[in-house]
Amino acid sequence: MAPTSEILTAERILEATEDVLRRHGPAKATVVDVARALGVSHGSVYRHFRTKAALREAVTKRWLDRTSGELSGIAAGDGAPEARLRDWLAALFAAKRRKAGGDPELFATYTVLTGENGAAVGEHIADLTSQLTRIIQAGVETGDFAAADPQATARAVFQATGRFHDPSYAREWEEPGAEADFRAVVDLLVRGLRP
Amino acid sequence: MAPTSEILTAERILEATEDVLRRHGPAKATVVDVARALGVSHGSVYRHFRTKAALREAVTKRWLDRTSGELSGIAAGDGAPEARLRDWLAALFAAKRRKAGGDPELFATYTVLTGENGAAVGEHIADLTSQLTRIIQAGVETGDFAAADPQATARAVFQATGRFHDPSYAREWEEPGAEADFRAVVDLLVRGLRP
DNA sequence: CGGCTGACAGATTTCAATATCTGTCATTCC
DNA sequence: GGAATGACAGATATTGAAATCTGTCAGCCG
Repeated sequence: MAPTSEILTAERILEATEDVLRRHGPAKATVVDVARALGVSHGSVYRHFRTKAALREAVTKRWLDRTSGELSGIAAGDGAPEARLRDWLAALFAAKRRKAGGDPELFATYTVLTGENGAAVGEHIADLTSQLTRIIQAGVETGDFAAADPQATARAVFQATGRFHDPSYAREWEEPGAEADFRAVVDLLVRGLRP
Repeated sequence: MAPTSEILTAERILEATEDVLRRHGPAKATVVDVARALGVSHGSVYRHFRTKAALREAVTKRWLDRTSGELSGIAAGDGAPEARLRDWLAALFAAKRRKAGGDPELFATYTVLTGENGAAVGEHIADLTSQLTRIIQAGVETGDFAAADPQATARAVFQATGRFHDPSYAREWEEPGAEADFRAVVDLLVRGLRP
C-alpha cells in the first residue's frame, strides 16, 4: 500500500472502497481503511465525498448500474416481445443468482448496502421497470400483448417475479425447484399478458 | 402474579409465553420470565417444553395456524372459482396488513419468531398453497381455469403474490399504491389462469 | 409416586470503560 | 492557491468482567 503518486480522484476512491468492502465486509469497512488503502489521509477522502454514507451510496449506485446495463441490451432488442420478455426475466434471475452464488460474502455486503440506500434502490427499480415497460409496450404495438396501462403492468410483472430477483430470497435460489418455480410464474404471467 | 393454583398445562404456558413476548419482545423474553408470570419455577416449564426453542416454535405454530384457519373458510366456499381466488388472496393480504398495521411491535415479534422457525413456516406455506390448490382445482373442474398441474400453478400464484403476504414487505403495505399494485398483480394472474 | 423446586455449570447477555471512527478545520506543502 | 494533512470533539464500536439465562438433576412435598 505504498502511497500511489497518481492524482486522487473520486473514481480511485470508489475502487478502493469496493476493495475494502470486499476485504472487511460492510460492518467493518471504515473511511480510515479506504484512506490507508490509497496511502492518503482520511481527510482527503472527505474532500470528494461529504460523508461516509455518500461514499457508500456512490458504490451502491455503481453496482446497481452495472446490473441495469447488462439487461438494457435485451430490453432494446428486436426479437418477438414475448421471447424478449422471457429472456429479460431469465437474464435478471440468472444475473442475480450468479452474483449470489458466486461470491456469497460480497453479495451479502451489497445486500447490506442496498438496504442502507433506499433511494438508490428505488431508482434502480424504476430503471428496470422502465425497461420492462418498453418490452410490454412493444408487445402491445405488435398485438402480442394486451395491457391497458403498460407501465402498471410492467410494475406488476416486476413485483410478481420479486422472489426471483429480490436479494432477500437469495437463499432459495439454489434450491432444487427454483428453476421450475421461476418458469411456472413466468408462464402464468406471459399467459396473462396475451390478448 | 400470584401463583395461580390451577394445574400447569402446555396450553397455559403457551398463553403466558405469548404475553411475555408481547410485553418484552422476542429478544428479551426469557423462560424465567414465563415461569415468573405463571408463578412457577422455570424448571417446571422445561417439563412441558424440552428447550426454549421448542417453546417458541410452539407459539409460532399457534399463531400461523390461526391465520390459516381464517382463510380455510374461503377456500372451502362454493362461489365461482375466480371470485373465490380473488377473495382468498384479498383476505390473505388484508389479514397480514391488519396484523402488521394494527400492532407493529407484536408483528415484528412474530416476524422474528417465523424467521427462527423455518420448519413451522414451511408447513404453514404448504397449508396455504394446498388451500390455493383446492380453489384452482375447482376452477379447472368447472372450466373457469386452465392449469396442467394445479399444485404447481397454486405454488406459482402464491409466490407471485409474495410481496403482498411476505412479512419482509410489510413496510410497503401501507404505501399509497399498494392496493392498486395488488389488484394489478392479481388481475394479471387471473387472466393467466383462464383457458 | 409424580409434578415441582432450586442450586448448579456452562453459555449468553449486559454494562461501563476504553479504543476507534467520523466529520471539521486551521495549518502545511507544493 | 488549491489540494492534502493531522489534531480534535463528539459519536460509535470493542472489550472484558459481572450478571443473567438455559438446561439438568437430585431431592422435596403433597
